[in-house]
Amino acid sequence: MSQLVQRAQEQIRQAIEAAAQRAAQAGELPQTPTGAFSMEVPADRRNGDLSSNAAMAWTRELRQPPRKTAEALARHIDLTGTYSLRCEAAGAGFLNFYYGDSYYADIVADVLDKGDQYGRSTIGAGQRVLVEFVSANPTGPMHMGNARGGALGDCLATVLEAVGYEVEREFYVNDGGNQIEKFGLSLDIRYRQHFGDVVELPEDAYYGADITQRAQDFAAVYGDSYLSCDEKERRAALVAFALPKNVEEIHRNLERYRIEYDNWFYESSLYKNGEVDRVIALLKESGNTYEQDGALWFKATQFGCDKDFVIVRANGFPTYIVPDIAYHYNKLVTRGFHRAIDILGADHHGYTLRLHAVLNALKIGEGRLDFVLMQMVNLMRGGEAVRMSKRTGKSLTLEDLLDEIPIDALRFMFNMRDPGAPMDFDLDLAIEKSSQNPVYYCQYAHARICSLFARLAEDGIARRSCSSEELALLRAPEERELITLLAALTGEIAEAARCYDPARVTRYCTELAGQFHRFYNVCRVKGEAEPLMQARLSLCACVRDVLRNLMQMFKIDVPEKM
RNA sequence: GCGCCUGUAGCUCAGGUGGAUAGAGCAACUGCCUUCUAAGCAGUGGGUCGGGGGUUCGAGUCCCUCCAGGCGUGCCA
Repeated sequence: MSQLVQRAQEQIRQAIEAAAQRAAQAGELPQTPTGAFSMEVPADRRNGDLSSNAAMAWTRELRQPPRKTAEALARHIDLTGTYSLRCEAAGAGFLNFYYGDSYYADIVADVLDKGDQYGRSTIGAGQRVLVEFVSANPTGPMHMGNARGGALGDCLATVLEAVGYEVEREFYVNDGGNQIEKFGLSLDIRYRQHFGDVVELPEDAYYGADITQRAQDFAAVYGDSYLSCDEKERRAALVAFALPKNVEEIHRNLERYRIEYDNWFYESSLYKNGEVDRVIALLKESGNTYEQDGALWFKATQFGCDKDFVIVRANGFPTYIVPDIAYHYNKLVTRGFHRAIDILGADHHGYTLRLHAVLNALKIGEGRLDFVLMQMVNLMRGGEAVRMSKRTGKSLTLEDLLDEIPIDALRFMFNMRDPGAPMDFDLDLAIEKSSQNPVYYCQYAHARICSLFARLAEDGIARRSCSSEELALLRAPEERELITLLAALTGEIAEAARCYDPARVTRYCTELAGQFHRFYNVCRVKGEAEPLMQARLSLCACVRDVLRNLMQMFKIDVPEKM
């Protein structure tokens, strides 16, 4: 929470502790309680602006009914020097506090004063964090899972930046291992078929039209000159030709999606710089491996896994997890990030256990590697699940989605649910330009405020800074609710960062927009007496700035007119 | 079999570290524009919080158990 909000709560907490001491001295409590208690903003505003459960938390310690304790505390409390004017015992034993006008006035002044820095904090200062996300397989086009992962990873990185972490965004290009072999093989077959060779794709090869296209493009450039080559050489040439094109396409699509990476990290670099061999050596040295059936096994059962697993196959090639171990070694040791965060599909959860086990065995990255597992996306159209593209009949790609749905809607709506929850994505809703669409709902609130300012400017009226006394005129329930919501922003962003859930921020936007619409409907600005009009203009400016900042953070357009 | 995730209104979902009468939006119905954008607001109806136990001043939230759905459990990635 913001320093102001925190200070306000701290003052009252101390007043409660002092009251407990006095009540004990006066014999109204059996002893001075020492247990922990909490302060919270009640859901129902009739229960005050701030509430404490102290009396209830002390029930056991004091061995008396909480209501009795609360009444004693309320009698002895001294609120001098706090924002609260009044305290009462309520319900089962709550202590409810009611703020004076100055609290609300100070919040508004604080928001305006901090400007686009409002809501940010320094929790993560000095900590370098690497967020790796999407990392789509470069053997083909991106799919739906990459769409959610992209919006999630990019916005999570932004949220972490907002609480002070030094963040880098990274895309890991899997340009090594078995899948590249398969990629080369598939291209090779298509290339040969192009020139009339009667060869069939094996069962587990890539069948996509994109592969055929790449093979034909290759043929257009090099003709049949590679037919006579050694198979290995031909496949290497095909991969060298097609892979950069795929990566470029991925790059281009993500750019359209407004995602900018700091690094494109290639798996192949880990073989070149020796880190793959290095982690195998380290694992052997650690004494946690053994040989069996010609393969090298890792003693995973000693690190909490169900069974041991192979890290180097009998054919001498490492399994997929080895470059990944080297990659995380590179993140946490070589590059020295304090923390690494990987965004993965939930189907990788078994993998996360195995990777953690290995890193623990190597004694690196303990507690420094976190996974965000996201559940599946179900695309819905007309109330029914869609998996295929309407246009091509093939499975839906990220590019199809970018063609059909506004980027604003994609980025916003993929960040409306907790990553761990499966999600229905309503395509009809995403393209709808109406109040039902949460993106428009938020943008509309912003546009309304901008328009209000524009209208007043026509009459020669501009916002000026207000005195505390003027801001204290904001006393309508709708104004108070709005200010309370503004006061909660810093805490909300911090919470989003703590639990890796940017959806908290988009939901906050929706809530703020809704609260503004309610305010706007009840409280007029234009035509009110000058001091009140100015105070309300200040409040409107707060809401406008906060909405704009949050949407811009998530790279969503914030139009001034709609 | 074992592990992880999910189960809250007809639908899509909120409900930090346990707190007061479980909340929004959509859909349905009823109102509100001669004054700042009606892409908005207000109101009405709608619930065995998957079931059952337990912990305590107090459980949608924590523990146990069962049910239903998704995913994982390769010398695939």
